[in-house]
Amino acid sequence: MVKEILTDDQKKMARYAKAMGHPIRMYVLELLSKQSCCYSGDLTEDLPIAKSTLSQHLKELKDAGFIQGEIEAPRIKYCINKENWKEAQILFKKFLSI
Amino acid sequence: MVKEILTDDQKKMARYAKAMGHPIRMYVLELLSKQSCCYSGDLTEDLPIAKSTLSQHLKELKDAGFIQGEIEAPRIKYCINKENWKEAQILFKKFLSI
DNA sequence: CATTCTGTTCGTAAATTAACGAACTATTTA
DNA sequence: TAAATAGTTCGTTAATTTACGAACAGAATG
Repeated sequence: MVKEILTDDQKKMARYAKAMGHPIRMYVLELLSKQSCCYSGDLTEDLPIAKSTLSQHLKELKDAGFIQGEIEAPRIKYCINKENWKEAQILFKKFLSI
Repeated sequence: MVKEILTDDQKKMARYAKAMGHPIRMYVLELLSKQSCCYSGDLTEDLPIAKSTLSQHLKELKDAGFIQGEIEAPRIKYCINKENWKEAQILFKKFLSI
């Protein structure tokens, strides 16, 4: 049995941090943590990036587990994934208070 | 005067988060936030990566402002950059408690 | 049914990241 | 002074990230 150096928490935090590692994504996260939900179109209007680029960033956040999308045709409603957000909160708070 | 969409805090947090976005770097940060300082050699012994790769990761952390190195010939002593660490703590805690 | 609206996916290009070994630099020790 | 130690820098390669516009897909509306 090989000794595992990196802890699961370190890997999880790195994954979350990576998703937070872009200003656009921080913007989206901050918005969604404040206002419950938003639509991709709202963001495209405010942000100086192509909608396809925004879509990619949203996918990043979704893949990392930070947000989730719900179809509300013809739009998609994005909100925080509360369970994972809670996990990230706990991990980072613990880490930061060491 | 163009309206600036992204806040300085969002940019700063993205920068810090990016540096935290790798398991090896999280490992180093956690170690240094617990034990005041360490030497590159200590890390190379424990981590399954080449010393040149570790050096790159340490440079990342240094460039992000998280750590600083002090020559203690023939070694280099690394420790947390307390000022910036404090800033990151404040930014992230504020962000996470929204 | 054709058009519009909303957003994703595709294809592409440029830049950045991650990893390694070899070569190098500076200091210490024999 | 020669050898050993500690770590960085260089050169390279492969993979990932970021960005864009064009094309596409699904639902709503005229």
